[in-house]
Amino acid sequence: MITENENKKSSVCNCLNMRRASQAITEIYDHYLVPSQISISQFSILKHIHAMEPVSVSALAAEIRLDRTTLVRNLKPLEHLDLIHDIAQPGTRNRQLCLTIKGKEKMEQAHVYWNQAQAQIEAQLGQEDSQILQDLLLKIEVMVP
Amino acid sequence: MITENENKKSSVCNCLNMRRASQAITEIYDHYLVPSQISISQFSILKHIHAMEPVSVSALAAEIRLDRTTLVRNLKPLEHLDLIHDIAQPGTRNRQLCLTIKGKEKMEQAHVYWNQAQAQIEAQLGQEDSQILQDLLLKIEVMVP
DNA sequence: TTATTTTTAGTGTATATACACGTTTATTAT
DNA sequence: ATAATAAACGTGTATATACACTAAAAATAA
Repeated sequence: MITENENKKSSVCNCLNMRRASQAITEIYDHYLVPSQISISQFSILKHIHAMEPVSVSALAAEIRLDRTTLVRNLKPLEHLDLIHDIAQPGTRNRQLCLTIKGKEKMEQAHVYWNQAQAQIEAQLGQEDSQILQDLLLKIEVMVP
Repeated sequence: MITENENKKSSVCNCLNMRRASQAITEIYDHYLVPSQISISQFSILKHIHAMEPVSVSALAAEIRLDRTTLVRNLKPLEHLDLIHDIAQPGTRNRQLCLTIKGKEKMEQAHVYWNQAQAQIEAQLGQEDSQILQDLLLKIEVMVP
């Protein structure tokens, strides 16, 4: 019996193939993260804030390698959910983003699900291919200044 | 001398690594396509329409593997630019999307730049790694139904 | 032929992305 | 001390993404 997946073919376009794989892997991680009610993208932001807090928007954007103005927008939902807050004094330039207690709990909870997604990917690819993929992805990343 | 790129490191998260690489490669293709005034994403849509015309939104979305409602939105700019048009009779269910003359010209022009991007990627990765990457990306893609 | 179901399409809402632009705060030069 | 520069931040605008929902058209069943 032929499943739908076996019909999938690579495109000739490296970019399209990469974008499809990126969407697929995002879908996998998001699926595992459903119980935590945050996306893999949001989880990543929380993790980075936790590692750098208190941190400015610019510093955080540079570390995540995300456009600063994009990050400004992505932070809003997290603020509304009361997962992060800004401890900077009003009238100062740098924001000082931190996780709230709720944010730290959410991050720790989500980490469990993230681990499951991570394990699934590496199990399906195998140890060796996982490493090869990681190297190739980095090779592509550094092509762009 | 240490350049900025050499400082880039892989994340522990497969998803983040993939998303970064996807953004990087998209940036490369978009950069090459600047003279054509369309994005790689738009180029891809034009190519697929050209191969399938006249085509419905649903059929096109299935082929590109893009959410149908996303495609509805992505088609709008292309219609405004007069690159595509719908030859279906009003009051019928299926749209029949086709390239306009202008759209076909744009596609052919953009194809030249797309080729340059494609060549750069494959030159920098090398023949062998290009194939390995393509296989790994497909392997990830088929993980999702 | 009429009723039901399926297919196709679009909109409301929300997040994600980034360029161009302007504003405010901090730093450096004069 | 003041002027010029740099750094940090946010908004306007536009594209990209997709889920939930609605509407209309076509196919099928009764």
